Amino acid sequence: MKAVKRPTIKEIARKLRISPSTVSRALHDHPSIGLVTTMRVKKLAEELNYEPNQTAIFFKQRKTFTIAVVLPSLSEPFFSVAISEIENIANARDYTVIMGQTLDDEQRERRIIETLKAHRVDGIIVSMGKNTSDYGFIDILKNAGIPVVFFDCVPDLPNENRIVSNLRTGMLEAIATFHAKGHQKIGLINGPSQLPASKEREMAFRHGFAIHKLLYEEQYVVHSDLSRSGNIQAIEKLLSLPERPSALICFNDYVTLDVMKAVREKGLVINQDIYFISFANYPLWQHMDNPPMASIEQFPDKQGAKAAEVLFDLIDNKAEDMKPQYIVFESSLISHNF
Amino acid sequence: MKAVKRPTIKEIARKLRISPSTVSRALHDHPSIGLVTTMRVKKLAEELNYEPNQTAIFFKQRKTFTIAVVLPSLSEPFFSVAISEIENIANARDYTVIMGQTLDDEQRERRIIETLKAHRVDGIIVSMGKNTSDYGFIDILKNAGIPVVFFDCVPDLPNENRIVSNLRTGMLEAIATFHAKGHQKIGLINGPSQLPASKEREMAFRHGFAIHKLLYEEQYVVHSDLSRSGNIQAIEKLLSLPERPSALICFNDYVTLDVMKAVREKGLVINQDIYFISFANYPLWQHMDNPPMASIEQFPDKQGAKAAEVLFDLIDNKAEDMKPQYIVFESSLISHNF
DNA sequence: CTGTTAGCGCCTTCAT
DNA sequence: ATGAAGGCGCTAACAG
Repeated sequence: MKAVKRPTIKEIARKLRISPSTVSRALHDHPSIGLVTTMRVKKLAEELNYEPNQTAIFFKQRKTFTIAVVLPSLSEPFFSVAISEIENIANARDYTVIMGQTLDDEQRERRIIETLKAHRVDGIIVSMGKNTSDYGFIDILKNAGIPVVFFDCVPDLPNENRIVSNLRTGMLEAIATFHAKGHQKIGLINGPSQLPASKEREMAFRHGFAIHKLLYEEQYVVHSDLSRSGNIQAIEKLLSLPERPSALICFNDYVTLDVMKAVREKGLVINQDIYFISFANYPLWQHMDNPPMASIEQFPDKQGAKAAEVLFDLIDNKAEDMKPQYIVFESSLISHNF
Repeated sequence: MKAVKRPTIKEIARKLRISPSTVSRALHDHPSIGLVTTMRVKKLAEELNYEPNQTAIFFKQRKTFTIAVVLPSLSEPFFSVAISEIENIANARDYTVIMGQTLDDEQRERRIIETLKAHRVDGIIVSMGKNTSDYGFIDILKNAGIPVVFFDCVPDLPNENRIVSNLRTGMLEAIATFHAKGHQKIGLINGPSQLPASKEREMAFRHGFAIHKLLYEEQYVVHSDLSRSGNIQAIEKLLSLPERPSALICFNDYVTLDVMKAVREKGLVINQDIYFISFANYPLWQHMDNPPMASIEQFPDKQGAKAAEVLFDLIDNKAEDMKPQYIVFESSLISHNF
């Protein structure tokens, strides 16, 4: 793996006793270069295995044909599905994709973004960490002229490009479904109360109750820190209520898995004594024997694709001013064969 | 997002009426620059928000501080876990990671690798596509002086750096476990027979039978194309045998999920009438109620980490010749509480 | 049609 | 302790 001599335009020029610019133009099929010259140049280039030095081009063109995706975790299915779509779209345009995972660590997020700025990526897609409170990085990127598109976890700033899913619609569908089946005691196992994602769920949950004129009772909404034991504590709280819920909406699939297991261990039967709907992270229920009644799908693939499209619009239209996009994907209920 | 004026060394030099080289040196704390000058330079640089143009530096240094990871799918849990580790290690060294997904398409794989070469990444980690037969890209990268580390799906070439998991050990453990519990009729639901991954499983499976002096019968080994219906056909073939297997080893977790479901629908009880062990893709069984008896874990996280480490060794030792590394991670059986 | 020149931003001899 | 000059590889404005 030693250093390697790579042919340059100059070399070709020297060997052909013509000027480098002629070579450059010939390689780009510039109309003003004679056919013969062009052919000779291309032939020699081929022979020498010439390849343009992109780093030189990036440097000169002030463009790297690279976008970056920054998000909390690369191994989380929701994100990896989104990433996969983003890579697809970028790949189709011959762009390259850099990944950065923040692990919900604000420092690390900041460092990653600085690095990407230094790398002069042409654009960034960001899903912010749970704890990110300092939005300073946005201005930093603005000043650097790097377009940003947020998705999933986005800042509450109307001037930013944001792609999000609306949990409300799915939540309302879930409650409507439960209500239609006659459930009165519907529980919610939510995430940590300070999380925006939790707040949104709770708001929608209450809204659903209002719509269907269901009696809203505080004690049917419990919080979990999303750890396994937290999830189990949460369900135990609900099961110990004088009248236990007959239907449950869970923060996400992981919670549901833990909770279903705990519920079964109590001797209750899923989809009989107690029904489940949860927000989807895992593309897995289809394989399972006794899955929740339904999932609230957030379409990470579509969100990722859209984020990429918006970003490329920004990159292409760099000159003109595009209005900040705010795109909402309605979540929706996917039934699991019930 | 209009063009942005970014300060350069020249600008600082002009404003300070000193030469660009002095500025450059001052910014690098070069000892030969006077303390005062250095301070003045740094102060102004700070004020102007000066930042070195990495693309210029990449260009000059012939180094991009970027590695690439090329693999079949970004959304596949096995890979996304590996990626996550790779990103971690790269991030710790202030390297950036480019992702390319080949979707098992050889053309696309080739194109991606060409692009990465053009981008002058400092190294590449590759898990080849299922169908890749033309290893020409290896020489292309060699000629470009780009170090490569293969992992998971690697070419059968002793001169390449390869990180793999040895399925054999896990498979043997699985058979030993089943044998110890008295199972005689052990089935294997394998993948497509032309896949190396399938061949390896079958070899190990036979080996296990030999070790334990079990009677090997062809009909207990069936193949699935890994589609859902393929999986179901496979299990049906096994269940219709005169004496159905009491224990099953499956190609991977997806197969197991489908098969377990089908088995339950036949009225058989998992972990009673029939036991399962499968190769792990999903970090999920821990949540489930009635998981397979065990999984054969391949440690994608460790493999990813190791691949990154080897790659960085190559990058750092570019000069000296490192022997090609061939590192095998023994797969091993992880019991699910039985 | 082709060559000359200059410069992108930085670093690095070589001078002074 | 500082400056001047040149070059990395490529492109483009400006000459012919």
